[in-house]
Amino acid sequence: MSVTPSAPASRAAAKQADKPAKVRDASVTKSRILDCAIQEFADHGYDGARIERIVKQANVNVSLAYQYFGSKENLFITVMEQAYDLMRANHRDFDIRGLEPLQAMESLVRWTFRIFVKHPQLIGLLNSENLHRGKHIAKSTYIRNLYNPLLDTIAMVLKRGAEDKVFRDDVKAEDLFISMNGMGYFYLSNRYTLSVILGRDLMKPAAIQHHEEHIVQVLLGYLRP
Amino acid sequence: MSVTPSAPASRAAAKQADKPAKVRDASVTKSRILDCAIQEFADHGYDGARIERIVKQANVNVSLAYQYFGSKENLFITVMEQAYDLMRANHRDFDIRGLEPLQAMESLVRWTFRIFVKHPQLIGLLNSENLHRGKHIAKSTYIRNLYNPLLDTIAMVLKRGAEDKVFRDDVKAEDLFISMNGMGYFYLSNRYTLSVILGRDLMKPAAIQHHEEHIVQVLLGYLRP
Amino acid sequence: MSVTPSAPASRAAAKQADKPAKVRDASVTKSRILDCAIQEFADHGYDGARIERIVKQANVNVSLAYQYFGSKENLFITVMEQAYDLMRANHRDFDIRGLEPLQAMESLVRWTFRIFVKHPQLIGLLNSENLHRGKHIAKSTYIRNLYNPLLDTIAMVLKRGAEDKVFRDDVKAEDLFISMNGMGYFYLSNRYTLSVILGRDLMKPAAIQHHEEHIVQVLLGYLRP
Amino acid sequence: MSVTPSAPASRAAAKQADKPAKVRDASVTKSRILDCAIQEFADHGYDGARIERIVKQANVNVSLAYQYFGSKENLFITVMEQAYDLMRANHRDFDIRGLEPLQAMESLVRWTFRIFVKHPQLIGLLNSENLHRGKHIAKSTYIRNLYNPLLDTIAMVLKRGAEDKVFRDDVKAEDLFISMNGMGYFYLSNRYTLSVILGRDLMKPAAIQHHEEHIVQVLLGYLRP
DNA sequence: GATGAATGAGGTTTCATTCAT
DNA sequence: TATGAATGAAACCTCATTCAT
Repeated sequence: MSVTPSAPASRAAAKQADKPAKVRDASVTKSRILDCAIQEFADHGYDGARIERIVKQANVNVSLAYQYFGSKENLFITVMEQAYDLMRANHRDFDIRGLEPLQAMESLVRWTFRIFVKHPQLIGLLNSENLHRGKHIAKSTYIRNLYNPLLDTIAMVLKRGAEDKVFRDDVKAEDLFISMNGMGYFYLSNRYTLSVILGRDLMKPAAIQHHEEHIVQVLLGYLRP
Repeated sequence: MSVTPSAPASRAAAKQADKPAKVRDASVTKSRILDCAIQEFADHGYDGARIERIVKQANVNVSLAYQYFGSKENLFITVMEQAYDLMRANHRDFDIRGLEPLQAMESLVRWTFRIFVKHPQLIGLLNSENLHRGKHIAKSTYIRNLYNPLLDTIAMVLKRGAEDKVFRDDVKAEDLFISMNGMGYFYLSNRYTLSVILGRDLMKPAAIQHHEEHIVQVLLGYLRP
Repeated sequence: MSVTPSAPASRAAAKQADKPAKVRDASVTKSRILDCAIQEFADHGYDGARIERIVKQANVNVSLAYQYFGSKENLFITVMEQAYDLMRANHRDFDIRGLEPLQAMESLVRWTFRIFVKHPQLIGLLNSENLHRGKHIAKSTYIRNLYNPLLDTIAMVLKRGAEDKVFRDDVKAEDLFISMNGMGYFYLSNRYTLSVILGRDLMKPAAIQHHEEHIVQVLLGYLRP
Repeated sequence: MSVTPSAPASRAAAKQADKPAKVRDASVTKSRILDCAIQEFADHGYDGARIERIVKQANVNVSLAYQYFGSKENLFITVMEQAYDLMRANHRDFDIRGLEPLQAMESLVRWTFRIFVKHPQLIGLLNSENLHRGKHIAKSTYIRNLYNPLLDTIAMVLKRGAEDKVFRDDVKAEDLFISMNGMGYFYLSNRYTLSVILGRDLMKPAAIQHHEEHIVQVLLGYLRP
């Protein structure tokens, strides 16, 4: 009798042919719940999200989610912390060493937009949280104390560019930070209401690509001395 | 003894001196409900909104709201129609006749931002609707068929500016429309999460004013030939 | 086809032959819920009581109970207020005018015991509330401000008896109040655990009657000068 | 470097200086759980008690409590058995040899009251069990077959007192047993609801002492021939 | 002997909605 | 036109209990 690796003969596996044997590992299960929660909260917002759906997706039961996270609100706060971590990590990954100010800024603009394109959940989560006036993140000391690396990067590139006379020298990093994020965020977050007005699908790859070019042109145009 | 119609001597009226005697006028009552609904949906989003709160605010009975609007969803759709009407009306009010392209565009940019500042409910409503992937406005033929005057105005100003050589000639009205709205919208809609990151209050009049100038600079900078 | 008078042919009645046509009267319904709640809380204590059972008994649904009482705790508080009202009303009904001190006191003792016998719910309610350290009644300003008529009656009888030299003159009304209530209350409240120890049923009418005589003897014996 | 036996240097012990190194001894652990269970059930009653709290207090795992006691109900039954044991043991400790009937009875009355004062958990446990109509102790053959020493002691003292003509001779031991227990029990068990009525704290040492004297007077007064 | 992970049944509460007048 | 009474489905959350090691 031989056992092929692709056909697990264990009894546990036999019981539920489609599902892999469930591992009893708290941290794995916990993060599985968290992942599903991110999706659910991003898709439906805080009020529209359903614990039931989250745990069904995560293949566990409701009680377990409560054992791990305590309450819906607490789960959401944890989700937001993950979201902020994700943004920060992405921003920190961006490396401008060895790039000319102009090149660096262009990359930065594209990069910032692409984070939102790549992680559309961020849009939904931030959207919902702003609807709630930021009351959930206000409860997270973790988020409140988070340092934002993007702002510094922008400031640094701005300074170099001004020194090299390729940028105007009266631009504030915070203003640029808001514009940079805003132009991409709005396009993605309001795509549904915009679609109705503009009568076309904004999520087609070509359309997204086009908007990225547009953002680059607007912001670099603004920076010209 | 006679009772004049304009001077109600009833005890009911005497009970609440501050409130005007409730008029039994269907259209008045209906629009009172609608006004309160706008506020509630803007404040809490579709899922967070409560019929109970709306009617209490409007000083009517729950059943009456249902009689007039049929369902929560239908009430929300009507609210969104009002919101779109409001935006359209504001955009149409904008008059560029007699203005130079540069002046016209600057006014347009400021005007667009100020609409959102003046009617903050628009932010909440659009926010919520986008969280729902636009599924409610999709059910309104009224909104779907709405013609947007702003786009045309932008196109017209762009054309004149290009002819006068004060604008570059490769700018698309739709792109500018998105940027114009996005830079203001994002600032306002994400003010709560931004406040946490930036550590300051974005709604102070000076801050709002500053951002308006910033938007103007960015967009006019971009349009320079 | 004939219709017998005992078989109501109305459609409403026909739908539910066993139940009388439900009257839509808020105060009636509310007090029906309250009555059932008294029974449920008395039978099972606060923690053991089930809203579900209360409303099923009252022939309404859960939501209505919440509409009227807000929460389980609030319903319980209302129940306790009713209980205190009941005790007070009973005590006030007791009339000693025209009775000799000895006679008056005997009647008072019997009367006090009989209130508990007649309203066994009082035992369960007080039992549960004391298990909770009185935390629910502490939330009722109504109960906190309640004046207790029994104490005064006792004091009055004691005074007259002492003047007539049929009672000792060093008895404090509060002490007697506690003894009077305690001897009856304990017998009834602890009947189940006592039954196990004594091996007999304490609730047989003869047993109850016997205990009443016993209480009378003990307390009047104590009062003898 | 030497290690003295009284100063455990292990890391586990160092971690929690206040707690003794946990001994892996079944009977010790079991009785630790039981002790915590007594407190929890006494404090919150059967329905209000939480397994979670018990095991946390006992510093063990939920599963262990189930391994030892099988179910919440069974644990409670064991708790009640302990309670009855405690009462019995206390009553048996009472020694009347060499005391005059009057002295003996006075001591007995005080002793009975003091047991409840000293072990307030008894109140909570009996309270809860009576709320449940004694259904848990009914399941314990141990408790059902328990012989009660107090009753015999009372009977004996009564007999001697009647022979010596210091007590009336028509007093039944069972009646006195109930009164004796009831007067003390009620004072303690209903202290919270009584506090509201009487507006004072019944648990102050002086108040308790006063009530003890009162009980003695009432019961000895009753026994006078 | 002891533990951490996981479950299921059921509890309280909320809320959009309809009924009856 | 307007109201108060009543409902049902479903939401969040709890808790005794069992599984697997």
